[in-house]
Amino acid sequence: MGPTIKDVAKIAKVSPSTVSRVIAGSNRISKATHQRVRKAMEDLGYYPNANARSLVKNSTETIGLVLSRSVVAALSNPFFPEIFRGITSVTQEYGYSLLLSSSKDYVQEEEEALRMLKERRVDGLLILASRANDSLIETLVKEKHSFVLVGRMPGIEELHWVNNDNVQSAEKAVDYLTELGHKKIAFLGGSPELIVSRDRLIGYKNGLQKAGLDFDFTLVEEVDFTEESGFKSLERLLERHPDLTAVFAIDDLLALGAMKAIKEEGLIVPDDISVVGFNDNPLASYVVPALTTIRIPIYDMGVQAARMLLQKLKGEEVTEYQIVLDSELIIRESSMEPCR
Amino acid sequence: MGPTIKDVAKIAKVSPSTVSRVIAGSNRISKATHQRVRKAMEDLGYYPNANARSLVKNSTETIGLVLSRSVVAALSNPFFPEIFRGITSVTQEYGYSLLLSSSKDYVQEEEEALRMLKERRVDGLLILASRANDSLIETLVKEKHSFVLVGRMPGIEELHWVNNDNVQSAEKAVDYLTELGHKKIAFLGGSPELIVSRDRLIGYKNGLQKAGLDFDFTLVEEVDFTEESGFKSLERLLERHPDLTAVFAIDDLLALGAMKAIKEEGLIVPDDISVVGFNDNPLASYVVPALTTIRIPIYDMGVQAARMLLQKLKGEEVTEYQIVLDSELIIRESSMEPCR
DNA sequence: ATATTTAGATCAAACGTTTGCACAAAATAT
DNA sequence: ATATTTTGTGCAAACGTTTGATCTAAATAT
Repeated sequence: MGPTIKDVAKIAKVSPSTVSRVIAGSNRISKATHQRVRKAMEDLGYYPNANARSLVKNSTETIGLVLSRSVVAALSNPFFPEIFRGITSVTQEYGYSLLLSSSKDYVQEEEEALRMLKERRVDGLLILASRANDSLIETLVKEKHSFVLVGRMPGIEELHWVNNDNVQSAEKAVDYLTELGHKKIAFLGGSPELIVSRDRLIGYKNGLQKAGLDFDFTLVEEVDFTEESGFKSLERLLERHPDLTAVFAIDDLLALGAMKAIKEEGLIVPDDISVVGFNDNPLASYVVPALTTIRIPIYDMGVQAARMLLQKLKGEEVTEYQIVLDSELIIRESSMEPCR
Repeated sequence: MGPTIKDVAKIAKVSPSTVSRVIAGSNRISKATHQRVRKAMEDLGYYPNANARSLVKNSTETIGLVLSRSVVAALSNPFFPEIFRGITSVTQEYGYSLLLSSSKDYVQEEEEALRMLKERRVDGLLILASRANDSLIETLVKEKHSFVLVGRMPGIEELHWVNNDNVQSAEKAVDYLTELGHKKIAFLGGSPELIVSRDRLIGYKNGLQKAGLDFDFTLVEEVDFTEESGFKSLERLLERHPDLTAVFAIDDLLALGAMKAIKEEGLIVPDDISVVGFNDNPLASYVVPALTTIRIPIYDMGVQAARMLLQKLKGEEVTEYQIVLDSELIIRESSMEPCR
């Protein structure tokens, strides 16, 4: 194997402790020995063994990120690469490593998280809180582990998280539609187990209320995040509500499916029906007509979440421990004032 | 901190060695003690400390994946999530962890890789060999580290890698165009430093030769992988070759840019000019006209690469150590026989 | 001159495992 | 009955660090 601290010590004619202190940057080392040791390390191509260090320091300088398979699938585009870029940019800045694991389902997600903490001994966890996985969070809180959520977890105070403003931005989207004059706006959402889904529904309701419109549950469809689902749910909606003039979908793929269904029905987007999506999938700007949607600062969310966690771990003062980042309404071609 | 092996030993009234052997599944342990120990572990909620174990076993059961920032950007869509899914599915199967790091540039990439191996002591490395980063590979070979490439590295034999059939599939695309009757086919490629770029150019040339067409370097543009580049390079090409009837681009974004330029020139895809892309970006099927392209089995590449590495690490027999996976030509609407 | 402080280094224990060797008891062979 | 093998367990060293306690020599104070 590679050279150890003892080898360095021997070459530099000091004790291993001294080498260790040189590495740690202790100030009780004379300039002369400092240089001798550095030189020896250099000559030998010495790298300290992180495992040995972790063992005694009880800290691995590593954070864990557990992803459930479904999250990866759901987030793959464009979330995952972006949030990953954000996270790694700050782990790198702090000299930390990132340990990843992906799990099949929610019980396995919890197992993996605990194994990371207790077996691999990561110092903290970053959690993509897509769903209200109370069990995992409760365990983590009870055992006083350090972690921060990307997303939020209703019901538990005092959690560290960074989230986008789902409620407000959904509201913003609906405001935009009502201000254009739309009165009959459908909502294409996901399972209410998903927090984003819930929050965006709340924003939708707020927007309606603000415009003096009544909430009509027959205008709401709850499906999964596929184009297929969007297509079918819009077929159903048009049957129930032929006089629909706008659709707000909580994901762009859903919106795309909806647009397809609208076209197939012989109607025109945006002339007959306006469509607004969410997440600003790269597809949104390419599709014809280009999709009006909401862009989430996903890279920033990764950065802020990682930074918060590392500040906590380093004992630095965590200035804010619940951050919500603004999203942006991107107006493109799929929406206009109602013509009928 | 959590319970250690000694705590378990005390409860089960055995020595730590015995507990260790129970965990390791040694067959020299009586059924009775085995159960007593298991019970004690259960009761205490014991997790073995991976750091301590790694220290003595000199193996972390972890593999590293280093990504340069530019690779993440280039691969973000749809490569990164897909390959990640592939890799994690097998690391999980083998009970290994995945350590990630992303680096700014190619020199940092090398540093990070070596730090992972020597400091964090990962057992092996997975490398996305987008570019001929000889220096890193040479070091790894010289120091006899275990690693496998996703992609290939020309010039060095005996490397372990899994790659898609860039040459053959590019050839396939060109065959398809020549069989339709195209005689003047432009090539939109990237920097020849990128191996994929080189290989696809070779395939292009092969295809031309097979059809009895001469290679004309004025039909070749070498640019970066952005839509903008595709747009501009096609403007240049159309000026040089107004009689162009087909374009083969080594990335879909390039192809999309090309299509835009063609439209802007008042020409129609595919009637006037056929366009074929590469990589099957999700955009390809949404754009109008839908883009003919080549789909790479990227998930499988992740699986195979990870499996190869883990087999190697586990001392299992590695059946194949250089795998090339077939790609598929997806014919959509952007290509047809030439009309002019 | 001696007593005290300070600087710079070493010693040895500790972190939580694994594992070769030794050993006792039980099982089997002679 | 004793000699040999087998089975199950424990002892203690090792893995490569860090760090509190300790020591020595030099510097400073009395």
